[in-house]
Amino acid sequence: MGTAKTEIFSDQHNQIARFSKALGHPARVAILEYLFKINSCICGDLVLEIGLAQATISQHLKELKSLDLIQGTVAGTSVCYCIHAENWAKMKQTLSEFLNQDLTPQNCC
Amino acid sequence: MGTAKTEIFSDQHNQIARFSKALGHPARVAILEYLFKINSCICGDLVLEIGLAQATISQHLKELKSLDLIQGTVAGTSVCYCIHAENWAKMKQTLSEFLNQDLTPQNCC
DNA sequence: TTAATTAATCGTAATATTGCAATTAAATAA
DNA sequence: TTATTTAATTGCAATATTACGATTAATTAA
Repeated sequence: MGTAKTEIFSDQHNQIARFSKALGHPARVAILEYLFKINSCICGDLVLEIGLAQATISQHLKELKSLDLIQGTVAGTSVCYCIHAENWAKMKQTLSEFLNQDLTPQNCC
Repeated sequence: MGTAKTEIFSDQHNQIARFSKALGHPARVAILEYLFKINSCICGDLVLEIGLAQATISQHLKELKSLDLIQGTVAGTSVCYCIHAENWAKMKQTLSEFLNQDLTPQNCC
């Protein structure tokens, strides 16, 4: 095991989980927040800003890229990263719908 | 390793990551959604509804409880679970702030 | 060309997660 | 009391995640 049984869940539930998992590490949260603040930066800036090894930052960037939450553009020997606005909006929509479900006023049994 | 270096991140970033991580498995998403739909149910109902072993469901419930996203009330030999509305609202607030950051219109370098 | 810079990838160690069978604990029913 | 029911816990195996040093690949500068 160690592997989630994704096949027994709906696409929607798997998608919510995938997005959430991507936000489930403080380094990735910090990377995303920095990109929001600074608009775009190169990988090395993130290494300095966050304080993890270059290999580790690169790995987190890869995960964020695999969900298309960020995009990277080669610029000389550097790679410039920024938020992928359109896909961020899609994630926001997906997660907001889940978070904003309304609760029937009465409580537990 | 295998352990996140939480000490180098802000409380806010760690908190966003903690909440997101809790939503980062489809079983937990499904449990929460079911509780929203049905308002409250016992553990055994979730085992039938989700289709994972009782021990596994119990473990996921424990994780959700550890963040106070749900509460469990003993009712005879059963335990009745429901969403903890107040803490759910707090999570919603924390995650929404992060998700709703606005992006400066220009794009990547 | 050769050196320097930058980031991705590889390899590896430590730890965490997922899942389940079996057991235990706690309450109710007979 | 002795079943029975229900859910938590334990123990374990398989896999995933996190982190980093070392290496590699690719580009630019000298």
